[in-house]
Amino acid sequence: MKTQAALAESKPYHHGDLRRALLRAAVAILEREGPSALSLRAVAREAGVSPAAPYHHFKDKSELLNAVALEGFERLKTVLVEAFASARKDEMRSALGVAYVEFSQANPALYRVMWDCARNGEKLPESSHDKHSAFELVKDTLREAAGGQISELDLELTAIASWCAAHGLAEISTFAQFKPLKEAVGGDRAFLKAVLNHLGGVHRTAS
Amino acid sequence: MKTQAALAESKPYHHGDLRRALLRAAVAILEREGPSALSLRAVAREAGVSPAAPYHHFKDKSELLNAVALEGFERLKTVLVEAFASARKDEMRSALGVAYVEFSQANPALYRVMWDCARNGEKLPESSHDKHSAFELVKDTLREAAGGQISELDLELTAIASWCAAHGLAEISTFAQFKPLKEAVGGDRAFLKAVLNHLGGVHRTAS
DNA sequence: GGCGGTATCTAAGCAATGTCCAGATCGGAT
DNA sequence: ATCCGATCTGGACATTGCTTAGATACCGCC
Repeated sequence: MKTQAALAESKPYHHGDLRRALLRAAVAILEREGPSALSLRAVAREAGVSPAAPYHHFKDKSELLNAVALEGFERLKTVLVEAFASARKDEMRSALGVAYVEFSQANPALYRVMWDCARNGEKLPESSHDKHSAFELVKDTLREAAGGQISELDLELTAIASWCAAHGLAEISTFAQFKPLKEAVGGDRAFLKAVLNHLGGVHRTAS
Repeated sequence: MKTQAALAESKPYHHGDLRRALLRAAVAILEREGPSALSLRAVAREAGVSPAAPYHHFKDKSELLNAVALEGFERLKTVLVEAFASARKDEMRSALGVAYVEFSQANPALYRVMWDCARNGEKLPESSHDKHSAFELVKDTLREAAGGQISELDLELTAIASWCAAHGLAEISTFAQFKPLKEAVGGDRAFLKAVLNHLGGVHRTAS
């Protein structure tokens, strides 16, 4: 019964809880060296095991990446829930959008892995599929904003549109060519809000 | 002076015009086998040269990809110009958006390479930067739609917002989870238009 | 027309990667 | 105590990006 001691010390017999250690290592590499450095062997190295060890916990490299992406989606959901809790009701949509984009800017490498997995699998990891997903959160927000005066279809479409805008902004706002514009408009967050306010077309003026 | 004959025949002395052949080969592989199969060596193989040959025309693998991406952006611009020329004025914005997304769906692998390059380089390939870019086309469209009643700042912001929406939709609309919704709404194109029409928020109703 | 220079291409090789396999090691159920 | 199955290692293989040394064939120049 030396499991506890082994976990706390240096070299457990069989390692105790690799899988989780691998995920932690992967995220660490991602944040430290970017997505291109995220090789299976590097993850194993970081976790202090042989290059073949991960294959007992993940079928594939892509399965490891999927697990990392899942973790990312959960973090994103946490961020959105916080934004949801602390924003004024009348600017909830903008607040969620800004929170989404700022998450992607704070974790660029992770966001990239998340999205790559989402594309490759043709569907998002489970967390974005269930009843407590961030997507449902957005729908609830929009439903409330409309005061019930909206069909489920329009709700779904509006939520998708919001997601499109947020994701597009997350990727486009990193382009260097918009740096002068950002400054002219008063900083990063002001830029995000401004773009989000122009989604409707040419009519809407700044709030 | 056997250049012409050599170009038409099987094995030119030095190959005639590699670089272009490499680009063609890259696009071919991309469309046939997807982005993960696009290795430098595979491109060289497809073009019938040694694995080291491409290095006399491209400094890097990434430089090859950049050239491919540039070609993609040019094709995209062509598509947008066509849509611009053949759409009704009052639904120009939606038409451009649909054309954008349909291009990305018709060339998924190419679109992915284009966007990867755009992200890695922090700025888009040149073609999207000059005065004849697709981005300027969108701005012109929006300027016309507003009848001159819009500031340059609002114009720029609206163009960016449109781009965000189009890109987001391009990536999100491929998710399998929206398939039932697509059918419920009347097919792919109807789905695209519907989402684009909901960009403004919960107010707008379908046209 | 011959000559050297230069751009282009090949051959061979290096380190790194994803993946598999044979065996070693260890925990836990019987 | 013993065996089983899960976990980990060491070694190997094919493939990849990239480099270097040397071959090949076009070019301008005399």
